[in-house]
Amino acid sequence: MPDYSKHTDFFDSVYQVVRMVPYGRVTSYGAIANYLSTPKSSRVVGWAMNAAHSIPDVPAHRVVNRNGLLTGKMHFSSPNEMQLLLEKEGIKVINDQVQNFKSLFWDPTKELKL
DNA sequence: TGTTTGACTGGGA
DNA sequence: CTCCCAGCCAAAC
Repeated sequence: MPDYSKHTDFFDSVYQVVRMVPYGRVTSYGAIANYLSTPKSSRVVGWAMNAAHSIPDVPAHRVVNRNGLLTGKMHFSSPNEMQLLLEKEGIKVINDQVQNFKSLFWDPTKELKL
């Protein structure tokens, strides 16, 4: 296991934002990165989500890329699980693409407006 | 210790 | 509109 003694804050911040995503809504890595004042570090958010497997309270299935594409579905227990969870929340997913993504999109910097 | 990769994004062609 | 390229930072090799 890596040493998280210094970077737990960033990861934890990502988890907090993801946890704030309302039911039936989705957000993007960039939105989370932007909320953390690090819009250029959107990739690191992806890594944070990779580590989110240890955090059961983090709905990683609500995090997609800016295109609304389920890019991270392959990292779940089952590739179908991410889409399944989204559909269970009333989100339609066709060909790994979130339908009506623009309306379902939840931007923490705009909606939360801390 | 140096290089490569990745659940991304924005801008340019 | 789609496709390609560079930047970014942490983890893995």
